[in-house]
Amino acid sequence: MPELPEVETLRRQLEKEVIKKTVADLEAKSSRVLKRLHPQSLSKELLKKTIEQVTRKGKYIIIGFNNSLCLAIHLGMSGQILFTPKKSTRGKNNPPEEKIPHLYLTMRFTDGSALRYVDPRTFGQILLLKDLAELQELTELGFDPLEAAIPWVEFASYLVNQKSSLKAILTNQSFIAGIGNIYADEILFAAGLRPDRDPKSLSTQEIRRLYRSIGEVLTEAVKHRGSTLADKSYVDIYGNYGEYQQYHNVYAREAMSCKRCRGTVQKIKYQGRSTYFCPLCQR
DNA sequence: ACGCCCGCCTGTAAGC
DNA sequence: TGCTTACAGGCGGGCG
Repeated sequence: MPELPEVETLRRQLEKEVIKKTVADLEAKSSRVLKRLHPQSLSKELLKKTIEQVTRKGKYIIIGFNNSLCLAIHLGMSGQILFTPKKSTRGKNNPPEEKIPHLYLTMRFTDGSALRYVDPRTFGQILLLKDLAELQELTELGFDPLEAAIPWVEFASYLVNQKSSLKAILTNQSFIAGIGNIYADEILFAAGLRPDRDPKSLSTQEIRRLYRSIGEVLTEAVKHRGSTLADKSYVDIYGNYGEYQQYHNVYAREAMSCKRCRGTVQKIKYQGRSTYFCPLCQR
């Protein structure tokens, strides 16, 4: 589910819904999602605290409280952050809490609304940080391409010193934070470059095109509130699907015709992951 | 030394 | 139909 556009969509929605809200009650289920964090200490630390800001770094959502503590959430492959407004009617989309499968955290606010974290595959992480700087140390994240893009010359000089392929570089979180398998493929299509291309062989023009494509694809994807794939596992905080999948040029379009050249989109297994590209448009 | 592949989980879908 | 296998957008650890 969760690459930068999806996480940024959640961040914007959370900013609208939970800023200035005060925690009335917090319930957490002990699991590897919480790592070594104890449910009781988590609830003790955050009880009666007020949310001041919701930020994002790469694929992490960071909820900042008025005691300077931050709850950092990484959604892994299947994590969902869901918001329930104060007067929630119990219906099909709002089952009683005990019926929600894979629920690991419920944060209720004083106004009766609530935030939940749900994660079937439990690859996600919930971390309690003393402050924002701690996340950086913890994860060695690279630059965020939407919040803090680096100058393109710096981008270029990094690229030409790399030994791995373009796709590996794009998905390396310690260089660029936030790009995963879907958006790497879409960015490479937009740039007209093959996923297995050796960065040392890139012309200046190609580097510029790649740099531009990163910003354009991610911005466009945020505009359409991220991608929900066939498995429907990505939903926003209201349970709605994203719409950027309609605009995918290659991802999950195996054997379909290329939207640019009418060639055929290929699916290969590359570095252990599904990779989609157009062999005619991308070189 | 570093790029890369496995395994961690559950759910779903395709394949036989 | 039903069992088995493969695969899924995450990442860290360990291996070659």
